[in-house]
Amino acid sequence: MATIKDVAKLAGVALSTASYALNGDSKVSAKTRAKVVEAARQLNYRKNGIAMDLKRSQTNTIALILTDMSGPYYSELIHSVQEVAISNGYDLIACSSMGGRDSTAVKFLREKRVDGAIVLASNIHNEVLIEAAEQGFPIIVMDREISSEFLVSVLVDGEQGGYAATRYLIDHGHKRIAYVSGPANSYDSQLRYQGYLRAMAEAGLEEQSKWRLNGNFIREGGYSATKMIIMQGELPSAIFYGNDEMAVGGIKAFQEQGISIPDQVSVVGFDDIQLSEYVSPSLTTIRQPMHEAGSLAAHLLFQRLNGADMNREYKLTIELIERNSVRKM
Amino acid sequence: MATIKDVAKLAGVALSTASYALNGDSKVSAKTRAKVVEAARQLNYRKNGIAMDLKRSQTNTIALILTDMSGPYYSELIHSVQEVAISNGYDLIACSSMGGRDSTAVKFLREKRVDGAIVLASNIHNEVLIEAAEQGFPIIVMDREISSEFLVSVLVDGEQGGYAATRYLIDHGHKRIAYVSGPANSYDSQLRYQGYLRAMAEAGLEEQSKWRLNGNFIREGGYSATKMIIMQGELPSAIFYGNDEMAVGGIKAFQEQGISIPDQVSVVGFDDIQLSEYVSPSLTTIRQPMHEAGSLAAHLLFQRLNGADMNREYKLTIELIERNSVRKM
DNA sequence: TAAATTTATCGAAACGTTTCGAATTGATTG
DNA sequence: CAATCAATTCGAAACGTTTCGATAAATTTA
Repeated sequence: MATIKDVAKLAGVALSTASYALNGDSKVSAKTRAKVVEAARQLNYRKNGIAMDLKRSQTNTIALILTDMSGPYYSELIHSVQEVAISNGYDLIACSSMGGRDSTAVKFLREKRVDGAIVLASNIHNEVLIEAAEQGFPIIVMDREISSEFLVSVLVDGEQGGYAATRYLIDHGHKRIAYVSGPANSYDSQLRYQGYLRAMAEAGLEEQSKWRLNGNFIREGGYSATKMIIMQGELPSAIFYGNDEMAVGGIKAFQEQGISIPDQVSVVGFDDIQLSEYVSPSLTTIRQPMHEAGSLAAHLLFQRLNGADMNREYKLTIELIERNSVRKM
Repeated sequence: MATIKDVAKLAGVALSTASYALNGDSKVSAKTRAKVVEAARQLNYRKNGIAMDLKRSQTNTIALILTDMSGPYYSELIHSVQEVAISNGYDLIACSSMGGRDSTAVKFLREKRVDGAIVLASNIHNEVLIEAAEQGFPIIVMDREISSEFLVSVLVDGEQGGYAATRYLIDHGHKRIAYVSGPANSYDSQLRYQGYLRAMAEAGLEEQSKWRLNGNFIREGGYSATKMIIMQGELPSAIFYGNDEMAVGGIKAFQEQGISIPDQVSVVGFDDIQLSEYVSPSLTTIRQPMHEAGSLAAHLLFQRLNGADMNREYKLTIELIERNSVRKM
């Protein structure tokens, strides 16, 4: 693998001149530049990016860290982050946080292989983030409230989302509203539940404990929680599922029992996954503004990289997507 | 940002000793090791990964290069690659090839910021790949036939897939079979079409040119192509869509016209995207073995990194997923 | 106790760039 | 033609590690 040294030697110039020439510095004469470029071509020279990063002590790259790089859910997020990164002349890489303390993600954070990062990976501990962030190495955290000098959080207001979903049902005349939650330790699930409670309380309605079930945020969980509800005999008039996956599972359970949605039971989900539009009936749900959130996170990151000062926390509001799974009573 | 130099100074040992200590080399005494570790802790020292990579002249990282990092379609692929990478002690990063010649992807390939790469990004030119690959920098290419000393291709046999889909329709008694293609310049689309032709020819059936339409591999395209077919008056008894997205669009078009699937028209797709299982009727389709393909690609990459010799091309066969969009005639 | 051996530490070179300031060259001026 | 100035080119240091070979210290052996 040819280095710039070889190029310089072949071109008969100094190392430094070769460097200037290849980087298009205006102080090198056209003639030498040509010589150098030609030599580089002959040797199939490629600059070693790592050496360059080391010398420059920056990488011009930011990382987007995700639990699972692939979820369809992230699609929009990735796009918006990438857009902003490119327009700032930076590269974006995605890395997974699977593997705990020695995951690629943690390595990239700790060893400063990028200039900054956006993190949406609940399996990375707070302490890791706090330790990693420092002057000149900003991190934007998207899935939790966390406070530390060099961290900024971008949140979507899950409580408000839960409230909006429940309120929507109430406004449609529903009174007996069940809630199917995510994992008990999920911060998101808790927030949504709190929103649900607030809306219920506000309307003077009571939550029935037999109608609060756990579905673990997965389709299968939604399915079995719904089965439970059905078996209990008395159906609620509406169910708010903590996410769309569970709602999809729930719809399936109802269909299997010949219970019609939304005629007999109304359903609201959360997330607006791609599938929501295609299940039948199509699912009324809460949409997290992933595009906005990604874009905001990226912009904040670059502002931080440029040394700007800013708030420690940004909260985005959600939006309700009205489809056909809720009936007006 | 503290460097190892600072750590060494604080611990009162030589630079090199500090390095050995932090890397757990057995020749440093427990006492000094403790001193060094403590100093590192005090200074919140983090090793600079870039410097390390430069010195070691390897990164222990491979890249997975995708046109669009986010497509749900890649989910399985990413997983399987990651699995293999981890089990080989390597890190995986994903990067996007959007942005042409100065995309992140090309930069990573040219500047050797990783030890090797798997590429599934038709927008990266052959020449870029050929130029980038060299002794010690293997690249596995997943979406095209390409031959060069340091490149290996992993392909799924699209022709066979097209054949299998069409053959399945024929075996179910269909004779008048339409084909809705992807973009004319798409290699994948061509292969599928060739498979279609082969099956038709083999069964002594004739392709009707009015039933060969272009849907550009997008849902909207499938929708309008299908509208065209409907408007032509005579319906085919089955349609083979070059991918599931178009099939989904097609199903919608039929439903809007009150044409029942599969009673009046049978439909087969290609790809087995997540949605296929959830449209109604659920879509019979061809499944590319993405998990297998990713796993194979990754294994090949590591074998190459270890200097093993191997074939230049590997071809995987596809699988037909039988659902409810085809009717037995 | 001196010599030989093992163990622990150290100094310096190297990885491949960028970039500063000095040195050289060529052109321009008085 | 000497002196000034601008345009090029050069040499060397630096980025933060790892690692080789040499040295110093501690231990064992004769």
